[in-house]
Amino acid sequence: MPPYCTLCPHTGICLPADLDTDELKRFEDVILKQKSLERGQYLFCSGDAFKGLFAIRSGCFKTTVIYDEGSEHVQHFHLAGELIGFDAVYQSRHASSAIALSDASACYISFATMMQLAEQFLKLQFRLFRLFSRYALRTSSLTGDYSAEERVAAFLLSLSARLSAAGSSASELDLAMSREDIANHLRLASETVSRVLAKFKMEHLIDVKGKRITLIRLDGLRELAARMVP
Amino acid sequence: MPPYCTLCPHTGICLPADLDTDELKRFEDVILKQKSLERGQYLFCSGDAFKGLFAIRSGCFKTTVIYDEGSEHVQHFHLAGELIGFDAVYQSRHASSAIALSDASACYISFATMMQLAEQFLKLQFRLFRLFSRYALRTSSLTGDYSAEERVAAFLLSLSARLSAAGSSASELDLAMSREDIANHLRLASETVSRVLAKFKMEHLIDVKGKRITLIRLDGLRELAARMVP
DNA sequence: CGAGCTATTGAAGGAGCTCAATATAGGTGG
DNA sequence: CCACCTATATTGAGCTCCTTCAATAGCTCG
Repeated sequence: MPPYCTLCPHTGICLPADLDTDELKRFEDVILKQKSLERGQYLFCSGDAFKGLFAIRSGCFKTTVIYDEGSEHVQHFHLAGELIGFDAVYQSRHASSAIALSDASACYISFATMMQLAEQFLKLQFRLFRLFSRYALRTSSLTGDYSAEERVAAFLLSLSARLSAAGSSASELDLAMSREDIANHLRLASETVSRVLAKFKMEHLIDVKGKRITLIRLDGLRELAARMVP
Repeated sequence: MPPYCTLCPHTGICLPADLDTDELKRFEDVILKQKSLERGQYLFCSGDAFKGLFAIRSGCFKTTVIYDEGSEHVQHFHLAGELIGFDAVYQSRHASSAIALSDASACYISFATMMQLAEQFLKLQFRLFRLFSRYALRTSSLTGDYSAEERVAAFLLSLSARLSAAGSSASELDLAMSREDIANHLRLASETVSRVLAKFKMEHLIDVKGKRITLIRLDGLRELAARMVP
């Protein structure tokens, strides 16, 4: 059993965040395995039997659902230190597919073992409830009726906050996802995303160089996204 | 301690659904109190400290978030047998307000006590995880890019399925919510909802008499909603 | 039974989409 | 290292579905 968690840079924000050293060692039992993926590979597919959650160790993923032949919806992007699979628990089957947007690695966390451990560690149980809740909150913020500019501003801010939680820069974003994916996720056309980014750049809120986006005036973006992130 | 659950018609679909008789009796400890509300009253307000979830015993609620002065978003409707408050766990504060759309009653479930009980009853813990997951799934289905007709059809079918799970008719819907609320929830104008309902009526998919809606051709509605409810 | 909502229906306008034409980036082989 | 090629991104112009505004009809409850 390798020291999956004790050497991981994301222990502080991941599922075992609240555990002490001894507990953390016991927690490592719940990890079924670690998986390395290349860009474009599937971590799991919609419909797959659910055995456990995945914790992202490095890289970036998107989760998507397929409507009908060819058309999909990008539900979420997932960054290092975040968990994937919350929507699979209800039906014991994955409701979405997870695809690596960059080379990536993830820990496969046995849900059954994790629940048994949560029986002993109340704080682990609570942590998991909180992460479920956070996932619900994040999803909720996508259900409202917002303009394209509000959406894009909120998207950039969310990414910034989450990257900085994982130790990356809060203002220098190297997007792993395409404009297409961003647009799909935000329920916009990719052309609209390009136009909004161009407008933000002209207003000196951000700088855009392809996939590298620099946030210049966070306050301005926050003002734009105020309705979405109260 | 009144027999909150043992006499409740919704025990089979509520949080303690998987518990046996003895366990159910112990479960009743988690109920802080029961609350009766008149139409229009708040069950809780956005920002309130979170102490526990609410289980709806009778009636119908909506949960809303306020953007800015005056404008709100109706996130969900909640029917008898369903739980409210999942989005509050993360921040220990309610992220939305819950308002009774009819005279209603609800059980206040202590989250702390419930967690302790879940330490002993693995199936209670699992049930709660599943309900969290179901909530996330339901929220997800609202994030996609769908036409007005898809939205309204899916809304009617969701309501039908959930009412019938609670023992009501699956085809005779007595809506507790206004067209305004439905429209807001579905991210449409209320006029659009009216128009879509009128169209469905003309196509003999449903019958509409004010708040009473009769589903006539479920298959036709399902076809329309197919992309949203795969 | 009538005052005040709530719902329906009609007509015009707009935010963002689609289609189309470049421009740019990223990977590949010479 | 550069030219090539393909995928991705940007930009422009017309169109569409839904919204907004406005007027009428229908409930609901004093």
